[in-house]
Amino acid sequence: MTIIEVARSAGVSTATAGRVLGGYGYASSDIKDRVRQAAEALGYRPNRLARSLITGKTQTIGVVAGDIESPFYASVLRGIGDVARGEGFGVIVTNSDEEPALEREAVQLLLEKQVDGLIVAPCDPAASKHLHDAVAANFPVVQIDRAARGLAADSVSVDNLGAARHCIEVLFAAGHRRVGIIAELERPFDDLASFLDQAPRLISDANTLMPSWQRLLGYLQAHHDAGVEVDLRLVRRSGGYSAAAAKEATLALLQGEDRPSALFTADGLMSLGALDAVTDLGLSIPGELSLVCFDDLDWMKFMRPGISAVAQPVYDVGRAAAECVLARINGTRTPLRRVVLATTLNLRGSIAPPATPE
Amino acid sequence: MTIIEVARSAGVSTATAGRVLGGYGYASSDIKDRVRQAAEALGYRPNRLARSLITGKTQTIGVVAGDIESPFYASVLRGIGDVARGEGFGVIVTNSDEEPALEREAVQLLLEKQVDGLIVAPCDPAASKHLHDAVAANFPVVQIDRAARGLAADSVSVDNLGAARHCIEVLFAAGHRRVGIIAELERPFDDLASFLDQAPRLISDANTLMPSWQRLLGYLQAHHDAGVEVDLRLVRRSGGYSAAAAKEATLALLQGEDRPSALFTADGLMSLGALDAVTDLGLSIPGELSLVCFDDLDWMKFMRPGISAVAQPVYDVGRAAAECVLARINGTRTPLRRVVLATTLNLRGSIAPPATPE
DNA sequence: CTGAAAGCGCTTACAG
DNA sequence: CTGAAAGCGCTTACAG
Repeated sequence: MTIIEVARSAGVSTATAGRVLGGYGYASSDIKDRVRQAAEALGYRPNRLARSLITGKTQTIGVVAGDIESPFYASVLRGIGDVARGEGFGVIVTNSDEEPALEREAVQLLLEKQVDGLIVAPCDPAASKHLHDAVAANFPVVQIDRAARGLAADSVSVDNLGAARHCIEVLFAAGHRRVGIIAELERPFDDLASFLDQAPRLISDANTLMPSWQRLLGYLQAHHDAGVEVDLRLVRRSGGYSAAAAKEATLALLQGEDRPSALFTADGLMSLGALDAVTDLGLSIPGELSLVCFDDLDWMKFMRPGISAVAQPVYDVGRAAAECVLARINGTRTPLRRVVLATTLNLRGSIAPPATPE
Repeated sequence: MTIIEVARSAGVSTATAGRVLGGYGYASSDIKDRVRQAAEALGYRPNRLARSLITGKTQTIGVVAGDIESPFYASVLRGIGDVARGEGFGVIVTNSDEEPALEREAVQLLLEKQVDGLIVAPCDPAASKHLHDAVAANFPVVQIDRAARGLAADSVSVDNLGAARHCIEVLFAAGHRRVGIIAELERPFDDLASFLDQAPRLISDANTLMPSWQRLLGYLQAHHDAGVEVDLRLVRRSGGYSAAAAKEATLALLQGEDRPSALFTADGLMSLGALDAVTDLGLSIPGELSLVCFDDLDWMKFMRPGISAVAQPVYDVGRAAAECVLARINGTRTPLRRVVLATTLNLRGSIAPPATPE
């Protein structure tokens, strides 16, 4: 069923049929009716491929997520989908699994499919030639969650640094001074001590770090602002995005001597592991240990009440990113935008002062 | 950068350049090298739209999920994405929000974009003309989670009925006889009593019911098999997919007289609401109330240990659906397949016998 | 307002 | 093995 049959059946030229069905150009209302009826009768369905080949626009957004299965990306995708649907756009989704090679392949596929714009969570902020190429070709790219270094593309992210700093400030305000942190902190810094040295320089460009490092920066900044010295033994990395690894890290921290009076877990999965460890050790919360579990999503609602801190961005990351990329696609926007979504911190439950005042 | 420039630069015809770059047809290795070098030098990237227009294949799967943000669909999408990537396919994702109108629009969009096949969770199993049309046109359609009535299309779903029945059997085995059930049970049956009357007939075609009704059927069947009469007052519907509604339903059930000795919650969100209610009432588990929380995903891992039943399908729903649709696309498969994935039940924690033997 | 013609970037018979 | 020509299903100038 092509436009040719419709045109023939309606007794008009294909150009005219196209104008009616495609909604461009003029046509008398008489002809409009005839064409529409013919299309209806024949069960005509436009082939967007053909149109796209001509117009150079597919009305499609390509997304490279880290892992759609994770609550964060699922939520982001939801927002992107909503905005896209409103604009008649489709969304092609791919996973990078945080593998640079897979990310490159995904971007390649999406570009070959002629998407109009790209929303991507760069998995290696340091080496993203494919993204630089796209941006250099003036192709609409919007980054989420973190940004590639030196990439002149919009980015949308949560205020990880600010939210984490706020969490620590809350613990300081309750009188805690020895606050442990459990965070992923996998790549790219091997050595924590050297990261601490670089920290002051990194703050200005924090969003080119993976989120867990941004959150560590917030932890450091809170210490700095409060004049509390950072004890490196309190900073524990799981080294991977896994609850089991977080549990090990937490056990090691809490079983060591000089146990902290409070603990900050830098995301949902870390929190699960840490909670498991705390339960195993039989520590009471907040009596023996104050706990602030952080996440940028409210998936902590699945957990025991009374111990979570949820940083809610004032605006949906997915929606913001989709609006950003659509603006670029429509050529509405020129200045580069780094959108760091302000966050409000929802604290549930109470923070007790340390058992032994510090 | 089109194939024309590459051909010119390599000094061959576009047909030959196409054969080399597209990987079809013959070419001498000398020419292959020249063309590839030219393509590389010019930064040529194939336009899949043009190819698809000719071949009639886009190497794209269209997905209509209920809500990508929910853990179930997020997981399904992950599986689909993995299989698709392996085959060089892209995935276009849409949400129906369980609205028939949105589902129709989504299917329309996907067909216009010329996807090669469709994976869809039909939101109205009774009225799916658009799906019947697609199937009648011999278009590859695979259903997930539930199936549209009378639709001659493959379907992949979890064994909801069997898993729920098993949960109830476990409670019966521990000595319980009065087992409450909290389930969504929103549409399409208004009257529980009349559903019970129809139940025997519905069992043979259970997968055309929304999952919560299938789970209720399992509950009923367990009672029937054990010779325990069903007390309708123990069957509570939240009437919507919301933890708050489930909490209300649970409170009403547990505060009434003749409280059940055990409770079965038919999915994760229902479980959250029910647990809230149980906590509010200060009931001890399993001392005063035995609880079996069911879900087809392990998101119960976020909850307190000791009370969950997770039915794990032996195979990933998303992967199975994607493999199914790819088989159809490739014309590999003729007989209709209703894949009901067998499930193994992971019970965590213990079920106590009823306080007062029944 | 309508139509004949060209063309988007490829692939596909068909010759040679 | 290679090329000239036609064509996928539309849209876009350009005439009229």
